[in-house]
Amino acid sequence: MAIHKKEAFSQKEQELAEFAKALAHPARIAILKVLAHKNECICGEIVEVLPLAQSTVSQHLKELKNAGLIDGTVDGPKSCYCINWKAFEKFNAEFSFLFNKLKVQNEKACC
Amino acid sequence: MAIHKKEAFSQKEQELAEFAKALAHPARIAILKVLAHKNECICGEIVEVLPLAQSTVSQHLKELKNAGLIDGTVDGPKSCYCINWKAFEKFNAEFSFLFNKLKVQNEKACC
DNA sequence: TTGGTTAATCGTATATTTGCGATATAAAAT
DNA sequence: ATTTTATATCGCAAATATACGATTAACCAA
Repeated sequence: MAIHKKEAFSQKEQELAEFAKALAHPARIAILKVLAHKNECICGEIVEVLPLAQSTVSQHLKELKNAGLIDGTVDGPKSCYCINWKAFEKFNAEFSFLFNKLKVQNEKACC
Repeated sequence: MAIHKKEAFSQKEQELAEFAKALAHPARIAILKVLAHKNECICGEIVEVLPLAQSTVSQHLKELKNAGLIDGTVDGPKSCYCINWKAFEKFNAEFSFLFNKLKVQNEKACC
């Protein structure tokens, strides 16, 4: 008996969950906030702003990148990150499709 | 040195992260999908649909309820759940505020 | 009251996440 | 060439999350 059975769910369900998981930590929300506000891409400035060690921030950045929420390019000895708005749009669309549309017809809840 | 330092982040950041965490599992996405589709509230029907044991589903329901995403009422020996649309609206609004608005001014990314 | 049904909770095993220091890597500056 | 700067990665410890079976609780039906 397997312990984690995420595979048992649909592709879409897993995708949405993955997306949500990437957002499921205040540090990553904070990173995205910084990236969204700074018009130019940020690198180690993030480390200065966050109350975390450099290695920890690097790890969070990696997770965000793996989830596709941000892009990163190496710029000399520095790394430059920015938000992948397309990914956010996709997430938003799927999310809306799942819930917002249904909301209209179901407004009168039962409980 | 504390290991989890979520407290070091802002209230809003923590709230958004909590919200996202509640969605960060395909089983919970699936549960919400079921609740959104069934106009009347569901109880153990969810268990039949999901590939998980009853106790596990119950645990996921509890997490969703704790996060405020669903409401639940006891109806005799059964439990009735439904989506808390207001909570979703709030999440959507905060999420949009953080990212979507900023997107407009930042469309031309750098990386 | 007894028995059956439904769902929550407890206990437990395992997996994953979080965080940090230390180290490695790679380019820039001296 | 050596040193400094900026980041990524490794290895580890601690905290959380996931999943299940067993048990409990609460209600309904005979």
